[in-house]
Amino acid sequence: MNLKDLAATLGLSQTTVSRALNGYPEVSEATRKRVREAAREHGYRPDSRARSLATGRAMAVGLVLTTSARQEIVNPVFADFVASAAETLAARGYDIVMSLVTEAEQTAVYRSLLRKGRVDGLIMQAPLTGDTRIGILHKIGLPFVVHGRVSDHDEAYSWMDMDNRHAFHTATDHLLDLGHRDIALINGIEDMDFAHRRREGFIDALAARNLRPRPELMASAAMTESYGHDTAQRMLAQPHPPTAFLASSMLVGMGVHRAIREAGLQMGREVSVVVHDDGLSYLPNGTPEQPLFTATHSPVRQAGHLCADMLLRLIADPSEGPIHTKLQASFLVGPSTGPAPIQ
Amino acid sequence: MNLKDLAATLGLSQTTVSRALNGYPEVSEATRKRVREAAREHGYRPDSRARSLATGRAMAVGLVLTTSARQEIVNPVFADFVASAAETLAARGYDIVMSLVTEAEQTAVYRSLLRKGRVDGLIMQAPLTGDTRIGILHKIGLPFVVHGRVSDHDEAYSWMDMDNRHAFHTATDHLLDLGHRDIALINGIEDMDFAHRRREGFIDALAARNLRPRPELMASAAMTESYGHDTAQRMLAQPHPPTAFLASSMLVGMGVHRAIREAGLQMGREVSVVVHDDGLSYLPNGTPEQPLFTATHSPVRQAGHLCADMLLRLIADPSEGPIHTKLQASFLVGPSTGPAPIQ
DNA sequence: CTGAAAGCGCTAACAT
DNA sequence: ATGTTAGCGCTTTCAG
Repeated sequence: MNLKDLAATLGLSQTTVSRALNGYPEVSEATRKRVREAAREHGYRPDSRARSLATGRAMAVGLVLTTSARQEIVNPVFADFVASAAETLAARGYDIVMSLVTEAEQTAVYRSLLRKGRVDGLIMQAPLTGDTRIGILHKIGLPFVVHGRVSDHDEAYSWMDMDNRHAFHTATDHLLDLGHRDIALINGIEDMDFAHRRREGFIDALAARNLRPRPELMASAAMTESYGHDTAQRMLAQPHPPTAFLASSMLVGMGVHRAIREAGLQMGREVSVVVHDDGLSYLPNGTPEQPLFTATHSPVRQAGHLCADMLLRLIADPSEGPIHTKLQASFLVGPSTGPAPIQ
Repeated sequence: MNLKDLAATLGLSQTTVSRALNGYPEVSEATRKRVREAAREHGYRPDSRARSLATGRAMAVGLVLTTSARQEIVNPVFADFVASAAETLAARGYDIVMSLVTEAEQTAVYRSLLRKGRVDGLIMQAPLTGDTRIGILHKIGLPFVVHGRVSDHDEAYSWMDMDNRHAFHTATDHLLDLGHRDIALINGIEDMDFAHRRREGFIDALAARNLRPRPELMASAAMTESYGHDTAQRMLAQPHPPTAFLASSMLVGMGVHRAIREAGLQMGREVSVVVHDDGLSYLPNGTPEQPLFTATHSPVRQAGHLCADMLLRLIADPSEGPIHTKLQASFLVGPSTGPAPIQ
């Protein structure tokens, strides 16, 4: 049952039926009611393609993920982000069109997979440092919001980001305040812009106290539990081991914990750990076995909602120009002590 | 630049240009080449809506998630599933349209959010026992594949599922073979069909040896680390504690581990644990600290690919009728021993 | 091998 | 308040 049929059934024109259904004011209430009932009765649903073609609005936003961001998509944080973005978008009648593409196809795909008309705007995920996608997106001309930022990108663009630099600066400061001087950074892949910024925050905090990072205490790789474990284990076996760790995700943090336990060290006494994940920094130190998985509030959810909101604003009025949101990470201070006395 | 403009530029008709670009044989190679070059040069991209309207194919499949499945969407397994499904679909030129809807809107939304024409088929996720969505999907008439199954549903429908019952039967058998008799099941929410089946596998395995499950050793809730921990802790504090646990996810398993460590019990000697997640069962017993996160092969990835493949087959030929795939879970046997001798 | 014309289902000016 | 008409951009008969 399409509009034409429905109109015929009712003895009305397509126009009137369309107007009645879409809430236009110039339709008599009697007619509107009649039309609505008939529509419901016949289970009429407008064809989204036809409507989209006629209106120019797709009522969908795109989410493009590159295969190299694979690692990102399986990140629980990603799922949370998408879920909350989808929630906000769904409330406004928008769908999410997700495409997964290989690195090589990128340029082509940004134009063709998000073929003209399929979406009204885009959310770009997991930017790398010096990411070229922003230039492409600009050329496409669709409104877009970047979840994250791209260091060293000149053009203005809209973004929504955690303040990763500040989070790691604060976390490092905290450890420094506790008296730690040999702090290890177990970071994600530093091609990812967020990891890059985290590292900067770490180094800045050290520099502010005239300290230099020890290169052998900085690692960068995909954030798995075993990476956290192996790296921490190796660092702890060094002649001059770290007294504190900064772990760049929950999984990494768990690995670090494991290495510390295996080394027979006492968490929170001999070694401190700050874990940062999901926009949340915390110190599971004093209570080494405290659950790592029960954060009651999740900044990344907020991030998803915000990102979607921003995009909708941009779609409604592209002239609003580049807009930014910087989300402050939370820092949950747990019980903790300084480093073990020098032996 | 649309088809009309492109045709005008070339001094050809829209028809010829369309045919040239879509690989129809009746176009001369010379013309085709000329057209292709012009298309590339002008960055021509067909409008997906217009094409879809004309061909009837949307080149997209839908993925509907209800808000109550919230818990599911943040499950890392979900992200993995979607990623691999998207990969398969993208290779065939299909996008994924994701909609997140509230429980209440369900019926309406299945018809209207997936408005006619937006997608060619659907993947239904996270079915509950007695889920009513299948009936709705049938009425919509679009091809669909259920990831999971719905117990007690009469109509035939296409599905792709892990053999959860068998997995838990096997796992329970394994523990029984080791001599355990007091086995605890720390399950997910048993409204979810997969959890329901897991429980059945557990009970069946016990029944096969004339054993009854002890109700106080069976729990069902959202699969978090703290749930695993608190539940295991409570069970271990009972006068007649379990000697083995069956944990229904990695996170739950970690919680159980923590409770066991805290109770001062020796993993793999005094207490055994089988963890099942992501279609993989394993015994991290003998080496209590072995990484839980480094499974090298992930059945859920395969599930995503398979599910997408099935749907594409169904879209290509709906008459292929309901098709099913039952994916066997893997069982990784680690070092383990029987229960501690009765004191 | 190429083109003219119809139509996919809807909305939006432009009448009336 | 309702109808007429003209597209939106593409594919696809049907002619030539």
